[in-house]
Amino acid sequence: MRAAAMKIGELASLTGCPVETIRYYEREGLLPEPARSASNYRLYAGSHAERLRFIRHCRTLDMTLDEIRTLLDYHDHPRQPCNAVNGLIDEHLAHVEARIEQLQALRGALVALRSRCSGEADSSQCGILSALAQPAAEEITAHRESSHVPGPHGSH
Amino acid sequence: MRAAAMKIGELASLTGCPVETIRYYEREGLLPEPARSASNYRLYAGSHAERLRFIRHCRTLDMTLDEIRTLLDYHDHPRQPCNAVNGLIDEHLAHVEARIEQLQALRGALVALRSRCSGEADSSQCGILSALAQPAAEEITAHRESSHVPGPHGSH
DNA sequence: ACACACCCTGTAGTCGCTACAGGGTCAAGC
DNA sequence: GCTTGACCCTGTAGCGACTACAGGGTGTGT
Repeated sequence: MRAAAMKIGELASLTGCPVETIRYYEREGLLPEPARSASNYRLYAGSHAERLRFIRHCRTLDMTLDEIRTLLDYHDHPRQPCNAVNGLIDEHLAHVEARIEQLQALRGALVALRSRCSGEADSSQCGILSALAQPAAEEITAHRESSHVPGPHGSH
Repeated sequence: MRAAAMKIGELASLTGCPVETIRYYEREGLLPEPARSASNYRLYAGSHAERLRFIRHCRTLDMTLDEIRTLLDYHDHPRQPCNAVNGLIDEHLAHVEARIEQLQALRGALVALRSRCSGEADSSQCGILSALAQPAAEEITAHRESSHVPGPHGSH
């Protein structure tokens, strides 16, 4: 008796990954094309669930699909020593740490900005608005090239 | 004698904002349409430079264009007390702080992951790859709805 | 017989730019 | 006067990682 095949909705609720995202990963070549039923429904096996969990785990770590593709490649072809896996993680870790530092600088700037207005006056007097009209400080302007981790507007 | 009008390239080098981004802000309604020369070139006055600096400053603070639009609206129509300006900043600050916390949890997870592999073995033995095949820990999985600040892959 | 949940493909929208393609304008140098 | 090159114009498509349809087929329960 083989492992039970499941339809895409079952895989979705099993992994917490939306149906449309699963199809997207397939288009992107991260998930192999599954078998099809007579009525053309996708039929997944346990190995698909495993692979999808791998992908979603990497995504919660904010890796790009390209980084994940590389990891999956190591997973699929266990050849050379996995130094490159370490390297990828290290690089990603560096990106995350850089982004944390940027955001902390940003936070400082926002706190300073916030302190400029008590909220009582008319907005023509507002210290926040007038401060924003000045060019930004260097400390914050500079950081635009070091990181690749998304800012606060990524995931509602 | 009126303020000297400048072409888009001058405004760009004055503010450090790429030409195409300036045109984009105009399309988005953040910058008003400037006057045009006989040969249809955009001609900007000092007020445009000020407004563009305002926008760019807000962008270095990772505000969305929508948030900036709201601030510009307060700037343009100084009516009621500016509590809403404070509210917007506070909310944005909360987003940034939430994102910092997420990234710190993420960093912890990556450090833990990194420690699982010495890099000597074949990648079939790699502790990193096998750890990634497990579902992600809750602590990290949970955070997908609290913040809207981009992660590490935003700005190369 | 019908409702309703699920599945399919394909396309367009999100955000904040960035990068063309395909043209026009203008000043300097030969 | 003619060419070179830097600048300007409009319009459209691409990025990443989804998300959200539109417009259809399938499968189950009553």
